[in-house]
Amino acid sequence: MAGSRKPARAEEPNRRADIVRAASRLFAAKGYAATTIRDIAKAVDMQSGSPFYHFKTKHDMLRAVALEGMETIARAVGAAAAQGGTPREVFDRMLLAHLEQLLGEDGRCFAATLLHEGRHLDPEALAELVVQRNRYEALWQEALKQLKRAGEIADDSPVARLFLLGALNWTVQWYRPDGGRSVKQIARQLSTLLLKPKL
Amino acid sequence: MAGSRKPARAEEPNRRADIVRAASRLFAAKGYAATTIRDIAKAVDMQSGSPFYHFKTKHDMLRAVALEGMETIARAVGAAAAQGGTPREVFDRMLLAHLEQLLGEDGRCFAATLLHEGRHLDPEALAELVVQRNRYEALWQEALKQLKRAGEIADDSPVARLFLLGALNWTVQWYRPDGGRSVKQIARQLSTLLLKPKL
DNA sequence: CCTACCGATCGGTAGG
DNA sequence: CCTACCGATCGGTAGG
Repeated sequence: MAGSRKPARAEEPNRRADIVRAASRLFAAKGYAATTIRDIAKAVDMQSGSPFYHFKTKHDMLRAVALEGMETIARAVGAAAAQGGTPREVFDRMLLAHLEQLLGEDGRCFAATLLHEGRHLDPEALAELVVQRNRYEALWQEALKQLKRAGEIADDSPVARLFLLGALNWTVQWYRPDGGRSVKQIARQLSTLLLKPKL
Repeated sequence: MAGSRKPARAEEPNRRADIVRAASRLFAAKGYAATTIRDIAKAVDMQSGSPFYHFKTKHDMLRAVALEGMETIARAVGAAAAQGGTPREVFDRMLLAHLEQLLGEDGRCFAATLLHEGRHLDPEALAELVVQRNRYEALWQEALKQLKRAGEIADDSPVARLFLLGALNWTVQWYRPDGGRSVKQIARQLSTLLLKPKL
């Protein structure tokens, strides 16, 4: 509508990445099925047929968004886990990393798409994603195991991991950056809720 | 496909309720936007135009599903909260009631639609739902307050409530009735994870 | 509740 | 990457 021509920062326009980013925003806001190719094209100032020069199908755009979302989170939390320290320090760093990717400016639309639109992926793309997700969740299982060994948490079972990830992933539904609560605060509150008092 | 004519148990066919139930299943499985009126009609053995004899628009079907989902959960958990007992007893009963509605045979498709398709509701229907949701969440806030007062939980802030509801609502994503875990077990594990040991 | 239908829109493509 | 377009499908309706 309001002529939103991009600043076009010289060099490598990388229109493919533009499409993926626009798609992530639209998929997150309206859902995959309700987003049209024309929506995406308009968001990057293209004609309606042009996105197909970069992607074979609409489904391929969804796959690109979902995979990028998963990879980004796994990379950030993996790095946090690899830094070492007490089980509690590791866990707190992982919480913060996960929430920063989920709620941060750049990542939130990728994460929301990943978490909500997975059912529109074909079996092959879904399987690919599940492999990565299992690897990712194993990081958390290990972190819980260390916490339990240190006597800092009441339960380190797979169900506990699912509850933890549920509490984290659900933040996408309610967290608003302008709501006065920082991501760091939120991460700390979850730590407080789950771990034994620090004394 | 496979001629699925209903047994038609004599008396009051109540086709409207049939449509709502079929819609809840389809909305939960494929999403609102990807579900067609023809899908719904076929599921209740009607012709494609006939559902509009019962509902003015597809959107009205979504509203009916979402409202019924919200009301059912609120009623079940409200009853659990009203039964009295120690804060811990009340909380455990509420956990079980919420999970039973969310994961039980009848409720799960209503709940999944409620939790995932809210963005397709128009502002008016959404506002109606938010009013009920706020009332519902206040039940949980009060339960947390009582737990905190009794020294059974580390945090009773609004963020703690959101984490709790996130852990609960996320179960829709992973719980499978045939997975060997009962709903009661799951409820108990969340209680263990969040509350101080019973000693 | 069915028959028959409509206008709009959609994902995708041919050819440049 | 645009122009011009296609076949399919969609939500919804008129009339019975």
